[in-house]
Amino acid sequence: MSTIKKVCQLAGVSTATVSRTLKNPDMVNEKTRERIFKAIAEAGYRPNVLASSIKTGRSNSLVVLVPNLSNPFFLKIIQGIEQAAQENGYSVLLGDTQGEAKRENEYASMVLSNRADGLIHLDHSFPFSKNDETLAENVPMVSVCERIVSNKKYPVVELDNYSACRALANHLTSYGHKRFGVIAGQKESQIYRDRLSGIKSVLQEEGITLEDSLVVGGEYSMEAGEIGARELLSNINRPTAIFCFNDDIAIGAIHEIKKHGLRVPDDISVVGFDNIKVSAYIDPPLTTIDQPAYDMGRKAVEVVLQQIKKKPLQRDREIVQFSLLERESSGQLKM
Amino acid sequence: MSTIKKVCQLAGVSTATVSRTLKNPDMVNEKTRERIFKAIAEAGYRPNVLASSIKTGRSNSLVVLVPNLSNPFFLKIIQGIEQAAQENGYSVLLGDTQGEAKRENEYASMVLSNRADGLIHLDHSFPFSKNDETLAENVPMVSVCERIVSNKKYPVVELDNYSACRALANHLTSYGHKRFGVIAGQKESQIYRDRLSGIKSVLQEEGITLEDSLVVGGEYSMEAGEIGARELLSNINRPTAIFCFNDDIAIGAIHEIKKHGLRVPDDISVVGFDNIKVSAYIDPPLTTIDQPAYDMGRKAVEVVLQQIKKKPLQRDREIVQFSLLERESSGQLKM
DNA sequence: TAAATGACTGCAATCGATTACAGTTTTATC
DNA sequence: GATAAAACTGTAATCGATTGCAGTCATTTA
Repeated sequence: MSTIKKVCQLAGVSTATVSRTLKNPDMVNEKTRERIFKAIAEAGYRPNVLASSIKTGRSNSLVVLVPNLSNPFFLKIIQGIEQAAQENGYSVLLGDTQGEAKRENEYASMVLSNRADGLIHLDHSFPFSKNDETLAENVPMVSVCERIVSNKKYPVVELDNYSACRALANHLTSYGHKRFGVIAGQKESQIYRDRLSGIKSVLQEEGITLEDSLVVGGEYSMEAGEIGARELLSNINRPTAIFCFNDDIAIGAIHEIKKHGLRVPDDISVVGFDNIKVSAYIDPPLTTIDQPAYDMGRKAVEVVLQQIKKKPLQRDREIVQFSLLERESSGQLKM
Repeated sequence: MSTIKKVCQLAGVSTATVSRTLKNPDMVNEKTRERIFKAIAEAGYRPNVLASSIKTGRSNSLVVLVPNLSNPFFLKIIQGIEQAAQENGYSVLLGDTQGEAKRENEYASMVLSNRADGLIHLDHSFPFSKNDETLAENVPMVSVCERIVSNKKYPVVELDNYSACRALANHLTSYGHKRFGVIAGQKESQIYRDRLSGIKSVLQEEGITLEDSLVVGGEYSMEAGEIGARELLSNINRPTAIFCFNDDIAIGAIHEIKKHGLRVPDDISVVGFDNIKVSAYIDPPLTTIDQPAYDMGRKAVEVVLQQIKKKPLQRDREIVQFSLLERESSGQLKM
């Protein structure tokens, strides 16, 4: 692998000039430049990115912490991140944390060891270890979807979960539903609180309260959807409509409901959240909230790059728009 | 951010000793070591990975090139890659190529600029640009699922697509099916040839030939599945069983078939390939070939690390086992 | 007791770039 | 034609580690 020196030899110039032709071409004479480019081609020279990073103090990469790589929704976000990063000359280091603190710590510390310039977190946990807390103070970091739980406020890209759930709930009450079941995700997160209070606020307007026994779940997966549905179906007050906190859960729930010989939506309506691709292809197609995952990823990159470039952030919450997709998994209550 | 020098000051030793306590602890006296660890803690010191990389010539990361991040099958592979990489002290740079040569070139060149030590490619194209071909000669590289088309033979982790398709075809002929349709993926790849010849070989044993007009598709997506199914359904010799080259295609196809008022499998059997998670949850659950995606990812890392460590490879093809999952999307031919 | 060995530690070169500063040549200005 | 300004280019320090080599001191060995 040839280095800058090789090019110097071939072109008969100093390293400075070579470096400049690549970074600040207009600082060097056109003829010299040409000679150098020829030398570069001849040598098959590629600048060693690490060498330049060490000098400039920038690694030009971002770490992305994902709790669960098998969720296609996260994928879509990552796609957005990846694309935006690339456009800005950054590359993406992927960290699959599986929700484990130890792995989060490990990946987060990449920012501390100069392997990455910033961090995008797709979860609500504070990713650094207690030990690193003070070191982490000035780390460029954003979270997507979920707000990071910590003393310091970190910016977040999210949608208005409260309103989105109100929209869903209104949609269902307009079909006459009054007994709701909920299969939620992790209960410690802000999302959980926001969404639940959105649902409750609509019910309240109808004079209904949501019983605790009708809120089940705790994990975002198809299996959790199956289990949750099973639980709800066996409840004395079997709900007529089920809120699932993401589409994976909804897919699991619908599967389970059908297994019990019930029909969706004739016997029970089911709604999801996220709008992953497959949701339009299942039977029945899923009513859900569309989250602009791709754009959220892009926005997250913007925000973290702002921080890296030490530009002040205009706001600490970027709210993106949702839309309610009424498909066929929800319908008129039939009794 | 404090550097090694800060630690030297605090501990009253040279940089060499600090470096050694971290990399070769048994080269330094226990007491000194303790002093240094205390100093490290006090300084909040993190070794600058880039600085060490430049000296050692190793970046300790791998680039992974993915043609389509929204395919959950790839995700599963990436999960395996990520896990294995992490266990070996490597991190994963993610490149979403969208099948575009330009993006492939860009990401592939990360290996040339020392940003990554090796490359894992989830596609069949040769990822380097023509220009870089000679430079790329000694690059540690593996492909997963698909064989890389190039002069040099690169190792591959794949399954026996020919046999897998024979298994599927036998499964279908055992149900009495004789008229097959195929919704394939990209036609330029080895996979395409292997799979098709697997199918044909079984048909041949039954004295049947597969008409060209019954082989459609060209892309791995649900939309392609819909379009492909539409095409096959309108064929004069409507097939009674449809082979889909992955589960996404199958999901799209089933969706389309139902839209035409036909039932799966009573009117038409559909089989997929990959066994992504959702395939067990759709209606009807999909008969498919299980590819051990996670393990394939892990194996790919092994192979590329072998190359990085300049150990000779035992073989240039790592074959993984498949298994036929007979679920409910395929069944007895009813006429 | 002298010599040899082993255990630590430090000096300083090095990895491959970037960049402040200075030096040289060319061009512009009067 | 002399001087100032602009345009290039080179020298050498620097980024933050790693590591070969040499030096010091304590411990064995003969």
